[in-house]
Amino acid sequence: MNLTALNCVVSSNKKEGYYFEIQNISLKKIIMLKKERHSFIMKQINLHNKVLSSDLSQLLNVSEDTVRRDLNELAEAEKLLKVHGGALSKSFHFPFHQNEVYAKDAKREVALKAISLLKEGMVVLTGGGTTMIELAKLIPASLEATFFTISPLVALELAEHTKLTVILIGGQLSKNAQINIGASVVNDLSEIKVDICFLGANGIDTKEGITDSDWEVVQVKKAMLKSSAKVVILSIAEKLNSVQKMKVCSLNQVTHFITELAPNHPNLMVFKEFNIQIL
Amino acid sequence: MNLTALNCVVSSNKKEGYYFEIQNISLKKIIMLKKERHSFIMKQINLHNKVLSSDLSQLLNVSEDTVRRDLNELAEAEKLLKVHGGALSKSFHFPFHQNEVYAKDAKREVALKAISLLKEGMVVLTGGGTTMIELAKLIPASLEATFFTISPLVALELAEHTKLTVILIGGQLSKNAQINIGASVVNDLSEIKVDICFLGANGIDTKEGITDSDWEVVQVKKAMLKSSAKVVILSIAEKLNSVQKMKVCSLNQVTHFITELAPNHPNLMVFKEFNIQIL
DNA sequence: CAAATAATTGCACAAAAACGCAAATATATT
DNA sequence: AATATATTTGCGTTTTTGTGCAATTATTTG
Repeated sequence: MNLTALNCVVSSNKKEGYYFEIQNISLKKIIMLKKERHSFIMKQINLHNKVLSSDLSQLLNVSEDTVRRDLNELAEAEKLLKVHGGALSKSFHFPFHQNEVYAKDAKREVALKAISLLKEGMVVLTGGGTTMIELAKLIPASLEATFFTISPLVALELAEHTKLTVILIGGQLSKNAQINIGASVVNDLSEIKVDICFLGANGIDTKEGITDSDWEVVQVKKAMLKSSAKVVILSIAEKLNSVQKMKVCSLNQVTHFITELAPNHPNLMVFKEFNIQIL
Repeated sequence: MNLTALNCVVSSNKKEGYYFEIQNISLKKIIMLKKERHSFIMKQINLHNKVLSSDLSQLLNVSEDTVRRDLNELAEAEKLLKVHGGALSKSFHFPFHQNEVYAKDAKREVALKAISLLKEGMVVLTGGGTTMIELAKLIPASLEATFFTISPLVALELAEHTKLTVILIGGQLSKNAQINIGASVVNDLSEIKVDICFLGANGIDTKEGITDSDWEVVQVKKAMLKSSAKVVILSIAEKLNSVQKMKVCSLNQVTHFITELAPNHPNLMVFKEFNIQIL
């Protein structure tokens, strides 16, 4: 299924599908049955709530015509909602079963804004937390990029995207935060340099800066900041002007700040002075 | 599909059936009766979730018509889902119940036996796979030990146990195997020394030893072996005497071997010669 | 409204399925 | 054993299905 993950030579062959070759030992054609494509599409829909025909065409290695026909059939079977350019999840409009994540909608909005900062070929570093998992889900299928992360859960979500390279920075798994912590993480982080770092925050305050409650987590976050050119803080508005026990950094180390609020919202005005770009 | 079965020399023999030869080592006479073909097909379906008529035709040395008839009968008996070009596992159509693991009961039995090898204070290294996740779930809450793992999913399961120290060895996340792979993993592994290593296996054979189908995974498994005093192979009986393309190690590097079968089961007798402890 | 993107439609062609038939093989019966 | 009967298998032919291409029509966007 996962074509890109098989790192082997793939040579196209007109009608027969694709032959791939592992260390010139064996030959086998990969063909994707129609039903398989359908199930792949549904998986994408469930994961991201939307798909673009053009993306699917690339990912599945079929023409856009075929994708459109697939979408038509799935729409016929009422499994998704076909729209111009792709399709949407039905549950998107009929949200019966929302998972029990607190303030999920706000977090998704935050994540959605963060997506706009992603560019082709970027090297990204992410922390953990539910907002980051939302972010991982919402990444467009067509994006080709490298993601470092300290969160196993985020890593697994990212790995659903065939075009991403996902590198999980290992270490001791913190049972509370569900992220990897400890000296080895800090050390590994010191050896990488990324374009942009996405970080959730527990406390944000103009005077105290970004704060957190777990010492080990703070150490890791500090190391993450050092490794990154840009630092994007993601947070729901609720956490504005709250302070935790331990300081991660001051606000002038932050380059971008994202909440679910509009950038010109009065509550965000105070952050403008720190030369932070607000989305 | 089982690639290994593809590139083998097949010689026809009028009355007796067919002889085929894998890597000029083993000879097997196969006269496939209908029932046998059916069970072979079902096995393939369970293992890979899909079969192509064309592949089966080759593998079974029968015409595509016969394969189609077989698939029709199996579909009639509601054992699989026939589609254009082949067939899919029934569970494929119900992606909600997809988290059903193949041969879960057998795997749990295997995991249960493995638990008995764990001792207080041990340092353990585990691979990935569904059997290992079962193992992680079944660990008694009272056990105090240190676990290294290359699987994010296993790590998250282990982290549920408050008394365990869980260290996730980081690296590039393989999208197929859902374990961390790559040079950094191999390197990190070279720097640890553990008491016992639990490893799943894709192929187990007295002559070929432990084999796997993914080159990167093989590299990591080799590194794991080097780091461990004891090596425990966990496998469901179905994988006995199956050979994959790439060799992980020979059987005399294995210290323990666990299947769901009783230790004195005839199928396991051949392994006794290798000085392997069988549970 | 105009330019750019998508969607639809008709068509060609390849691949797979269905069908009928004949040969081969297995099973039952004496 | 030998024969009869039933089942299974392979092959040609026809029918259906799946895909991609090109031209046309519709929709979105600035």
